[in-house]
Order: sequence, then C-alpha cells, then structure tokens
Amino acid sequence: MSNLKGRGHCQSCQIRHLSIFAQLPMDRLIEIQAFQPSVVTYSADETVYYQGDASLNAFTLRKGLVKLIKTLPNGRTQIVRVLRTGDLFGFDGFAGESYNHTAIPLSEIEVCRLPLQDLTELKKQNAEIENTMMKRWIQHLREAEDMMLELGAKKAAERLASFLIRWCENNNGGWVPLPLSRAEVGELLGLTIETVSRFLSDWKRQGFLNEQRGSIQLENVDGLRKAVCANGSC
Amino acid sequence: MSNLKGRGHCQSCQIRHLSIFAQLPMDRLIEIQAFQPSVVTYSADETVYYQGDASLNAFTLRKGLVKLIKTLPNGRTQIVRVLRTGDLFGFDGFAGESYNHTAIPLSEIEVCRLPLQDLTELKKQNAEIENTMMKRWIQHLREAEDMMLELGAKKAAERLASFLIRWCENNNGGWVPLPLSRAEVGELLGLTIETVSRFLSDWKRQGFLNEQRGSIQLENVDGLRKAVCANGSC
DNA sequence: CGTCAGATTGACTAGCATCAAGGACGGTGG
DNA sequence: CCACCGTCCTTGATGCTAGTCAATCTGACG
Repeated sequence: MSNLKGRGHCQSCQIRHLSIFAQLPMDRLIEIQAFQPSVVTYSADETVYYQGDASLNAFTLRKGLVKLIKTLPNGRTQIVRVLRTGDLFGFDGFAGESYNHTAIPLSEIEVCRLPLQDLTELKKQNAEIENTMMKRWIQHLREAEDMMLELGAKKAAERLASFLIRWCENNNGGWVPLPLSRAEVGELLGLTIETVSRFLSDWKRQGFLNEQRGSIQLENVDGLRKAVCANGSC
Repeated sequence: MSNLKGRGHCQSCQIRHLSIFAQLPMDRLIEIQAFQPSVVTYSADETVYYQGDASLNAFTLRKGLVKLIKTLPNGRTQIVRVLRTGDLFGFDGFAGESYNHTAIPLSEIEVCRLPLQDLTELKKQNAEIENTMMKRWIQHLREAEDMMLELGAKKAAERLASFLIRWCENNNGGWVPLPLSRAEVGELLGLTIETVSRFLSDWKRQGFLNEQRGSIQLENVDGLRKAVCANGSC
C-alpha cells in the first residue's frame, strides 16, 4: 500500500526549487508554514490515482518517475506523459473535473500530496504560485502538441529515434537511465514491443547506441539522425 | 491582408459569454472599458501567426474556425487543434515562449487581438479571468491527452469514426457543417487523404452517414460504432 | 538449477500509404 | 450559356511498414 511518510515542510524541502513553490520568497514560505502536505511513497505496483477518480489532490513528484496513461476499453494503452522530479500532476479538480488519466509509478516514488482546496487558497494568496502554475500548463500544452506531431506525422523509426534523442539530450554521449520497458516505450510512441525491440537491436548493431541494465548511451547521435531522419523528418 | 475592423468593447461583445471574460461582473466590465482590443479579420488564405514568431498577442476567436498546425521540415503536417468561437489561442508568450504552432483560418474569420501585456494586467487585477483561463488550460490539456490516445492507440477507422461522432455530438441526427477538406481531416488524424475518403465512401454506402457541400449528417451512429468499434475500441 | 518475465528474432499478414487515373464540381472567361 | 480549367475527391492497383503470432533467448531470482 501507499505509505504516509510524514509531513512536508516547504522551507526545508530539497526539491522546492523544482516545484511550483520555487519562486516563493522566504518570508512567504514562513507565512505558509502551517501548510504541511503529506509526503507519500508508492511502490511500482501501485497506482497514485485512476482515470475517473474524483480529483481532490494534486501531487508533486519528489523522487522517481511516474507515467500518466489512458486506456481504451479493449485494453490498448497510451502513455500520455512521463513525469520527472518537481512535476505537478493530478490537478484536473481545478477545472471541476475528475482525473483524465491514470498515474502509475515507474519505480518506487515519493510524492507530496497537495489537497486542491489548500492549494487553491495558497494560489489565491501568492501570485508567484499562480504564475508558475500557469507557465507549466502552457509548457505542458506545448509538449502535448509536440507529441501529437510525433504520433500523427512520424513513422516508427522516426518516433523512436527522436524520443531517444530527447530523452538523452543534455547528457551527450553519457549513460542515461531509461527505466522504461520495451512495452512502455511502445505505449508511449504508439508502437508494439516487437517494433521497438527491432529498431533498438538494429541501432545497437550499427553502433549508434549501447544499452545495459536499464541505461542507454547514445554513441552516435548524428549517425542515428542521418540514418533515420534522412529527409528532415525528425 | 488581415484587416483591422475596429475596436472591441467587452461590454457590448456578442460572444463575451464564450470568452475568457465570461465570468466578469458588469461593474468590472465598466472599469476595464479603456481596454479596447483590436478586432481583426483574416481570409482563409492568410495566417494569423507562424510557429516561431514572437508571441506578443493572444487572440479570441469571434467568428469562423481556425486550425493550429505543426509542420515537419519535410512538409508533413499535423493539425493539433481546431478552434471554435470563444476559444483563446496564441498565449505562449505568457510562458516567455514564441508560438509553438501556426494558426490558419479554415474560412474567413474574425478575432479579437489581445496584447499579452494588457491581458497580463487584466488577469492580475481580476481573479475571474485568471480562473477562467486556468480552467481552459486544464481543459485543453485534457483534450490533448485524449487526442494522444486517438493517435497512438487507435486504427484509422476508429480514429475517423470517433472524430466524426465527437464533431457531431449534441446534434443528434442533424446536419452539421464540416468545413474541413479530406486533406485536413487526414492531417488531424494522422491519415492520408485516400484513407479518409475510402472510409467515408464506405460508410455512406452502408447508410451510416450523408454528406453534402461541407456538411455531414450521422444517420446511424450506433451502426457506425458497432461496425467500427466492435471490441470497445472507441 | 529451474522458473519466469522481458526481450529478441523470424515468418507471415493486415493495414494503410503510395502511385496513378479518372470523376465531380465550381469558377472563369469567351 | 457553355467550354475550359483547377481543385478536390474517388477509386483501383500495388507495395511497404509495422502489427501479429510464435519460437527462442536472456538474465534475475528463488
């Protein structure tokens, strides 16, 4: 089961600089110290919330990765986003809606559970929070648009290549953890396990990348790009 | 060329109830009457803004429809959203970003051009505006997630059928204008003109729908659903 | 060492794209 | 008013991409 680890204190929070409270000045933090959201852990086989549940809490991811998925009645699944440390999720309640997707950890995670009611208050009283949240929504919308382009206009190899390149950017040539199974990469990109596996194998053979125990290394990004995105397709 | 039609007055605006100013009480409207955004018209062969342009204005659509598109260097295009009366678009500047997509009218349109600087002021001083915008962003994000599911997890026929059903909902059995070419429907759903045309022809022959000069009528939604979404796929 | 989940690989197939030819329709100019 | 043109749409033939099915492999773990 999910496990209440304790109460969070914004002032001492290690990841506050990544959260929606990043821009709050210290005196504000002191003022809101009564606000002590729950810090909760989930293991990889649990679910933070299900699509359709009433959205009473938002969450800030503190440790680990989370996938947000949508599932068709027939079982086909789409990962709509992968969250990283500091990301806010589960805020559909702000629009009076229930959760639009299911949130599942990709590993053991730790989140800060923020009751929407409290968050609404804080947001009202602190323009910085409001502002940071707005910027994030716009940013997410942009990423969603980018993803629609990936899914709608690119072929399998192009999608996979640009996903890997994005995943590994800012890390040029080094090893990057990729804690997604082949199935999950497939669900993210609208491909099957086999297709993902085949391309990765190909590219390993051609020396574009290496892989080891859930980590990946892009050895030759330009080569990969040239091989896959010949005509400027990614 | 785009054509400046005059100045907008929120108090007398016919479509204000659909806009981000819908929730503003009358006394607020009177206070902000100095705010008179430009009302501008564009014809179908113009562009409101291009992906990459600096985002200095947001827009509210007053008349007509607009498509937001993203294009790959090789020319493949994805429509990421189709806008309707009252929709706000072009607000990337709020996040300090340039436009992430290109906005093109689907017909002659009329928009209200809102300088982001002014809008920021208004938003700061009127919580209702802030709130309405927040709800819309969340709603758009939800729609984007839904679209990712469509593009990533459904087959051609399923995508097209659920698009048509969504387009025609709240209009059961009646004629609904569909001012999108086959090519545009394809760009929206990640399909080719031919695939769209083939399915539509099939469904017309089977009596599921009728079409006439840019309007469509879903004659037998249940039949269509049963034929296409056999296993609960849409 | 056996078991099991995930990954790989191959063979085959379905689904959709591509290429190509013709049709419908509205607009223009004689 | 009609012939011509261009644009969009339809339909058919063909081929490639990625999905499906199935067998085998790998590595982690008891």
